[in-house]
Amino acid sequence: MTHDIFAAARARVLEALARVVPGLPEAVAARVEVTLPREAGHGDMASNAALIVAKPARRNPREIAAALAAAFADDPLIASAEAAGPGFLNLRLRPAAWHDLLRGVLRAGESYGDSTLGQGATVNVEYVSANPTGPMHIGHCRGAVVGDALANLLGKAGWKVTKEYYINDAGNQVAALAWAAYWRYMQACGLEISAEAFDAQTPNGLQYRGDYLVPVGEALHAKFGRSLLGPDDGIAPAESWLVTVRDFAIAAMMDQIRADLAALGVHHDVFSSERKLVESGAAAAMIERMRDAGLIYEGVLEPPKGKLPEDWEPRQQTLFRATAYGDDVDRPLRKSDGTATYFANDIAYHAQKIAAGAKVLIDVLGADHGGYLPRMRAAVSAIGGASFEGVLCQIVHVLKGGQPLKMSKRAGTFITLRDLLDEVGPDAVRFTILTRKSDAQMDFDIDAVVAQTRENPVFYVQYAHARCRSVLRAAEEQFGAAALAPETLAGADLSSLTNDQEEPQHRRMGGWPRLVEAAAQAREPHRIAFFLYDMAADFHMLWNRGRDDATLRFLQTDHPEETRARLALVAATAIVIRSGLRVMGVSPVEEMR
RNA sequence: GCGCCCGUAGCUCAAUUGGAUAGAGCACUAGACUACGGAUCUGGGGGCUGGGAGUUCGAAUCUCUCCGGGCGCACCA
Repeated sequence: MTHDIFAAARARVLEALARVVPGLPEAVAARVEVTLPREAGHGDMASNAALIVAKPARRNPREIAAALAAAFADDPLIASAEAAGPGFLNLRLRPAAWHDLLRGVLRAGESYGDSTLGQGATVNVEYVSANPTGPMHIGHCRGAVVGDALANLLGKAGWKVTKEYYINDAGNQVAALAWAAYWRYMQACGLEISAEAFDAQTPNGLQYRGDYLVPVGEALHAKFGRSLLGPDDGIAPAESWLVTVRDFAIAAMMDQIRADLAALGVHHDVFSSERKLVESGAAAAMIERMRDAGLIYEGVLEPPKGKLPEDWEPRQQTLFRATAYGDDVDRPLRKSDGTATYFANDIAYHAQKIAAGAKVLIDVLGADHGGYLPRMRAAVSAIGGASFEGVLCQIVHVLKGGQPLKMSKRAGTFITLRDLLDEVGPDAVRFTILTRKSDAQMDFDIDAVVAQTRENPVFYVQYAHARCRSVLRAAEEQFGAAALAPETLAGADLSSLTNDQEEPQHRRMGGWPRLVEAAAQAREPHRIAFFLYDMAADFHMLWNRGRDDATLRFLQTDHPEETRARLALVAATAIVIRSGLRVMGVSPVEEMR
């Protein structure tokens, strides 16, 4: 039971349409919508049915709309139905229709708005997937929030969701991490060795100089003493310590990342290790499987267009026929030294997700990985069994007091996610990020997000919810908890809810299920934030009516029946706000402090 | 040079995916607190949706073309 009044109305419109214009093709009917009009003057619901049908039926849209309107003339829940504009059908509902809606919301609770759109199909949302080479910083934050909210949204819209984190623990980066950790280990052993001196003795240079590895060095010292050092307290041969230190450091970084994510309210269902994938042989097996399927050949790529890299030279490589699946060029799966590329492992990884049952794969990535999507899409499409989508998160410019903050991971001068959370709090971080479409660049001004003003939508929305709860608490003292049970409120006589001020609230609430579906389909969780903001605005307006005119307050001691009706509205409002905040991962606070 | 993303009020962003008169906040401006917490509310000014052409009943949205910003362009991950 979805209680989607727009879906219900659409079914009725289609029914009427079938009588007015017999023999309509399915494809045409599918384009018929019933939506909330932007203009309140256009009624509570509007349908484009006549406009869609007019051309195939070779009839005047106004005439069709008028015929549709006539079909709704005697409906007990419809106050008026009329043709308008070029051929819209505008419906205005009777209060009783809104009262039915309210009862539906109260009975459904936070499941109001749940949809069956996803039909239980398994979707795998991969997000964050930061390299385990350092703490989470602000750059990771957007993907974490967007991915998490998207996963929640898809869950509400009827998909079976797996939240997954891919640990890139197999490449050169983690080797560099091991060297950096070893440097800190030497320092923990009491050896004086500067970054410059160590850098000169490190194969690929000392890449991670941030002091976040100091505790890792100390922990290594605590566990291994001086046993990892070379004979004369120098750097021991890498074979003797690299794997040990690397695995130790990765584990430490992942612990920290998990803790950082938890502080942001992000929890993944599955953590997959690239290294395990490679060591299990699954990655190599994948290449063979693709070779058997004729997806692979040995060849030489054309030089890239434009200015050539200085070290470019033609090379014989193992290539995937990505161009056959829509990519611009074929992509290498093996480097010239024969080892697998990141891409090759990633294909095996995505195949693993498909094998686990996922029908839809969604990767939430930073915009700098935008060029990577076509080849991954090509690979998934070649393998088959699931569809692939990428959600790109554009760069976040972090400002403080209007000034941009520069950061560099290697120099260790970055703002960690933890710092940000300590200053701003997870609710404000999550909400603020979700007030922008993910593929638009955004400025994140720390001062503005910390400010508890109207400019900051998270407080505005939370305040609306807190006000709802405040009313309900006051009512509980007056009437007792039993009177506020959803079923009791749903059973109340709601007929007093008829004034114009309450209508926007009803309308908004009625649009929630549709919004959930649309946002899920478009993979755009930010729409939830805007919806909640509007919903909060409606409620604040109602509240203030009561301040100007005492008879419009929610609690009317002398009129218990009206009070119950208004409490039903307040309770339903709180339910919808909570339901939306839950998708966003923002806490619905009981009171502001 | 090629590909992807973006361009909407002075600023930060929306616009139910092709719907009717393009909306919010900030800033500017004029108002409302003996309250169920004013962290709120009411009103006003502010737009050739970067420019131009096309598609149709209808375009911020789709197509083409310029202009301006961001990102990415072999064996990095």
